[in-house]
Amino acid sequence: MASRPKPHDHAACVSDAMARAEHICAETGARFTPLRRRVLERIWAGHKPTGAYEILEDLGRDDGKPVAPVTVYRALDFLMAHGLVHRLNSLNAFIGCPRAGAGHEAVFLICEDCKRVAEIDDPAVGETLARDAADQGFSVSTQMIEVMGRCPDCQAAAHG
Amino acid sequence: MASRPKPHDHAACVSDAMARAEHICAETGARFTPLRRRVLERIWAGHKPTGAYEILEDLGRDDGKPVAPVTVYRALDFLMAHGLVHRLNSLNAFIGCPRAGAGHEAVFLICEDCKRVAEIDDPAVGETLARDAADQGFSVSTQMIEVMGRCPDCQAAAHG
DNA sequence: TGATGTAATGTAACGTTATAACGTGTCAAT
DNA sequence: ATTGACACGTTATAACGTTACATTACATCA
Repeated sequence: MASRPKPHDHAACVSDAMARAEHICAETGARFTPLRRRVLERIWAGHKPTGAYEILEDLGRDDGKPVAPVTVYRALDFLMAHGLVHRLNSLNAFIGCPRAGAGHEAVFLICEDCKRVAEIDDPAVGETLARDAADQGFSVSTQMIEVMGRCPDCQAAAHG
Repeated sequence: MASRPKPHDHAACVSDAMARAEHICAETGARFTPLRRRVLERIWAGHKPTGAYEILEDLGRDDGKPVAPVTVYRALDFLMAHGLVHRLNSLNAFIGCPRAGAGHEAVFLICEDCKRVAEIDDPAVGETLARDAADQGFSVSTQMIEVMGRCPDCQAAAHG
């Protein structure tokens, strides 16, 4: 066990994320309601991009009562507005933000095999883009950078 | 007329694009069928991102006969595969590639006001991303970079 | 305390985007 | 003339997202 590359205490990682969320909401006076909490938990559960309807079904399963799409989307909007989750446009899916709280322009590395996502944060990318945009007289408000490819694990698994 | 900032001979610009497309397909032995041509023409018609269903309706209007979604998506797949159009993930829309033929990792500047899109091509961005990815042992296959903001015209119009 | 305002959630219907599965036509090469 | 590959047609359905309006929860302050 000691030699495994990624022990990854998942339970701890999730509860960390929830604690951060609670903290951020408390700070900003936002209401971290049970529904929002459940949606965020569900998103963190797999460490993978999660579709809105996947969340929806899980919530419905939990407590017999089915949940409407709009309910999930509202919670997702809240979570995004507070920087707790990101939307991955290339997948129509959502993922928990490991740097929640730190305002950032994230770059996502999306593994085409295992679908896991790494979030990196290189200010140089945003700066370069901002400069390029400025050269055209274009003023930037937000960015979306998603890089598709293969994660180290999957490269190894393909004994590449 | 001589002093207008952007004369932009649209007819010429579209017919150039079509000629390029024809050339590229001829080179690669791909079949530039009437349907594919019509879809590409429709995409170029507005210089704006165009939704698949918008194309679909226009095609149906042209010749009484309605067209099925899958027909349009197949044509779009073809056009993308040959680098003639790009998909804008943040808009679920498609736009003609002004650099068709030149393999490239494009960066899109999308104006939130007028929806027009500029495609820029700064190799530095891709290189930085590739380096960042490599640092994580991640091998890149494709990228998607979409920058939202305001184009020069719309900034001026807002007398910003 | 109970009237009031606001934020959150519920409910139903609908709109938009995309694909699956399978059949038919077209055309070139053998 | 047959075969095989590819393009396109047809039907159905999956997947994703929003609008509009009703109801409930909760804080606040007269």
